Amino acid sequence: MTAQAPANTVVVLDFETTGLSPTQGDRAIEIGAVLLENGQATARFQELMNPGFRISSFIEDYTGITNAMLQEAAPCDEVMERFYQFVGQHNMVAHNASFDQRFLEAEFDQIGRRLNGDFACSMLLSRRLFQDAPNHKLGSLVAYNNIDNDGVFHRALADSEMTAKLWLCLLEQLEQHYSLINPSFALMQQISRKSKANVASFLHKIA
DNA sequence: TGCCAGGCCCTCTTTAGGGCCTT
Repeated sequence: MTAQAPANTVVVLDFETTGLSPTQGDRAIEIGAVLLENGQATARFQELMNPGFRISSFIEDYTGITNAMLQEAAPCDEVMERFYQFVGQHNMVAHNASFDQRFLEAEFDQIGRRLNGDFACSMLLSRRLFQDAPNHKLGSLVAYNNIDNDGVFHRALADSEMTAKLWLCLLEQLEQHYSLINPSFALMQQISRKSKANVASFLHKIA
């Protein structure tokens, strides 16, 4: 999908992983995703995946995903091939997208696949559009925007659901405060690259 | 032995340092 595609049609995704860096040998252990089409959640994806080695007790505690659960899960390659089919040509959104993009590219490399769409980051957008939020962690932004949630954090589908709702809040903020209706994905990327000080004047100019 | 990410962004900046985010 091109960057000129509407921002309200995207795949919002989240990884749980064995650590912070695929270049240090970390692997994905769960992926969750929500397909938004015209601002509506029309499909969901969630699978655990077996990285082929035991995960640390820290990650077990952090995610609630145990080594016993992963022993019964399909290997990463199988899950990522199914996810490749799910994501198709869509653009993607994640919270702190550079993290999820690194893992997605690393896992796709393992199966000889490449990204088809572009990434946008709900954290960078939130830093520009929710400047009064206490901080820009996903959980804090969910509370700041009174987003419905079931209290589950650090699981892939739950976090991708909340990120999808946060993404819709960002679109609503643009509509309510700057009369920007149905912006393109490319414009969202452009806003995320503006400085905090300049973003308001930029948005007023193009509104 | 000890350490181990990477990108963004602010400021006491740009010949740098450190906090924020993600697991």
